[in-house]
Amino acid sequence: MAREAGTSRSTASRALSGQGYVAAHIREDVLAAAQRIGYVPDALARTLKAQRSNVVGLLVSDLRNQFYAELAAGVEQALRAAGYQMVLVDDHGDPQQELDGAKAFVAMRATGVVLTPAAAAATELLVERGVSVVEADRRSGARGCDSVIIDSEYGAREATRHLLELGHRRIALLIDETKWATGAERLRGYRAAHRAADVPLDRRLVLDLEFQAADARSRVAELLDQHPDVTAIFAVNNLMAETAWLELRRRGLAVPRDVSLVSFDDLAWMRMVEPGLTAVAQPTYDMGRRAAELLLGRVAEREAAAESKRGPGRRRIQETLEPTLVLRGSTAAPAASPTGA
Amino acid sequence: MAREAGTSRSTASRALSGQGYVAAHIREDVLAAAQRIGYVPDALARTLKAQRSNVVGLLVSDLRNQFYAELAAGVEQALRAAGYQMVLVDDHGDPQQELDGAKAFVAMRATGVVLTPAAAAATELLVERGVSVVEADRRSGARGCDSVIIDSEYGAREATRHLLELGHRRIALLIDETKWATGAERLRGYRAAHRAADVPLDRRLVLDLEFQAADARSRVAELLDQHPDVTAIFAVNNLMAETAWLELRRRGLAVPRDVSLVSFDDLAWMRMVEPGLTAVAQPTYDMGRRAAELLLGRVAEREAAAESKRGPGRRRIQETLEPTLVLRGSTAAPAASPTGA
DNA sequence: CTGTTAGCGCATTCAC
DNA sequence: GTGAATGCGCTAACAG
Repeated sequence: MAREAGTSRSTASRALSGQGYVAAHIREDVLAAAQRIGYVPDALARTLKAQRSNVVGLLVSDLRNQFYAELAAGVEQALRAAGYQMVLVDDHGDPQQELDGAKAFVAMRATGVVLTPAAAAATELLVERGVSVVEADRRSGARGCDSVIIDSEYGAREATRHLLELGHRRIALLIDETKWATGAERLRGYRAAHRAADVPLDRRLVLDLEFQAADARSRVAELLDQHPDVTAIFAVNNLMAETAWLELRRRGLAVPRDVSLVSFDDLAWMRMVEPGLTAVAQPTYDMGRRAAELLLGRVAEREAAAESKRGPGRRRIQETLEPTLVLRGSTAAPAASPTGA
Repeated sequence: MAREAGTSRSTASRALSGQGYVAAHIREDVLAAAQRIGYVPDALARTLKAQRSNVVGLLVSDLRNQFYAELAAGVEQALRAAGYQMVLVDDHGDPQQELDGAKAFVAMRATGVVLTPAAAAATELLVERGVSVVEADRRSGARGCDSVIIDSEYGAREATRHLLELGHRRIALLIDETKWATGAERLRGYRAAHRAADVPLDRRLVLDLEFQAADARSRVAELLDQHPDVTAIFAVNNLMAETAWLELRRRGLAVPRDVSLVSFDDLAWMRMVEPGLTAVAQPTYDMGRRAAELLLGRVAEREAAAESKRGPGRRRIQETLEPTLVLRGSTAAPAASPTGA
């Protein structure tokens, strides 16, 4: 390539990068030559030299779930706007695969990683290796990383409060991971709303699917069989809402007449069905964008510090985005005489 | 790291890679040292040296559209299983952004690229630079690449035939790009079915949205206003189906009593609504997987050729996957006396 | 079996 | 202003 331009490699490098002195006409020549032979600088070699890549990793739990796809789209958008590339790994919510993904990211010297943690190990590994990390949607509890999440407790509380205010007293909760993070917060919100309304909790109405989504449908059926006095269901994510919706329909139960239904996470289909689903809408795309922005900010900061200024490295940033309860037709006051009582 | 193990770099390298001779006890030491300091080999440097990376690019049109998310998930799955990383770029269907994405891929020396082409330029650029390319869902017409697509004409023909057999004669087609590839094929299928059934075509019933999805809703409304004798709608992708569904409901038209509706592309919501949507189901995830597999096969082949064998480079592979018409409640015979006639 | 040497493509000194 | 030399982390070839 330098040969094509009839100059030395250094000069060519300077001409292309715009760094350092180079005669105007020489630059022309070089640019023309580059154009001619379709020269594209090797980002790898540049990274090796500069010790800083422009790739950022994204680790999500399930790309086929619209929620994560939306998140990924937001991250990609912000990243690409800033000239970064996104390497995407789908760990299927498996801590082991998550860890493998994290290792792959350090192997490829990713500048930073955005992830929806399934465990703390991945974040810890990354942070220890000096990779900037931003957790999204969940917080693993690992130290040294920023995070941006949705206020799950608030969202769950609002959804539950809405049902309680309508007069529901037997509200089933469909949830999938109560030990931790998002799941725990939503459970807390559900409880807090009950407490605030002075309505007693019934543990048997809380269906914790843990990690087995496989038999979700039958577990829901079982719960409805055992507790025919349930007048409302709060599904803690879009998958659960889907399961609940299908099961209610299979049983021929009318929504909201027989049972009211609320979803946490508002997808397009929820306004397509009749009645539309009342749902807690999350700014998912924005959460992705914000996570990427935080990451980029951190990277810039770190570079400035390395450059010279001895930046003290600000405290971790923990952002919380507010969800919104969207009222649609799937929630109404319970029938005067409950189905089962 | 070599220092930590008390040996030379080459020896360490051999121990870790398993290539070449290394005394057993020395290998132990090296492995232990690597473990201790948490050494992770630099994939970049390795790539630079080996002149072959293990990253593959994926270029899609809209990650927020479930169709592409599904495709991406399939690609990712196959890639990761083979030890490759996926770099994802969302070009929003814009040829310019697509080209930029392609350039980024050659800059990072991606081994191959899977893409859903918006134009031929990106594929051409890639192929010319020696990057293996597999096109998915669409064929740009560029040479030198493999492809895997869904049989759009067949799917469209089946969907249309289904409507014709039910007795519909005025079938509106909602389509978004008839000049090219997938859109053109679906239009052809729609026509072929009419021809086979000896039903005359009415061009005015073909609503070509081109690229402006923005006013899709109003355009559909307009069409329904002008042609009240339409008894069925065939929406050529999931977005169109969504638009049609919402517009029909807004007008208070009953599906399928007043108007039947068929979608090309079957999403989860289509079986959640009442009545369920009859749809042409595509093996989208599998298409993604298959595309990645073809790509990997091509890469392996090329390496074998470079290695020694002078492989002649097989002819391009063009796979076609069959879609399936899924019958649900949204299609039925037209009412005896059409709404408008 | 192990250490030394060299070079992948780039950017950055440093002489000229 | 420009070119020659150096090194980023790795591995393949060679010599010991």
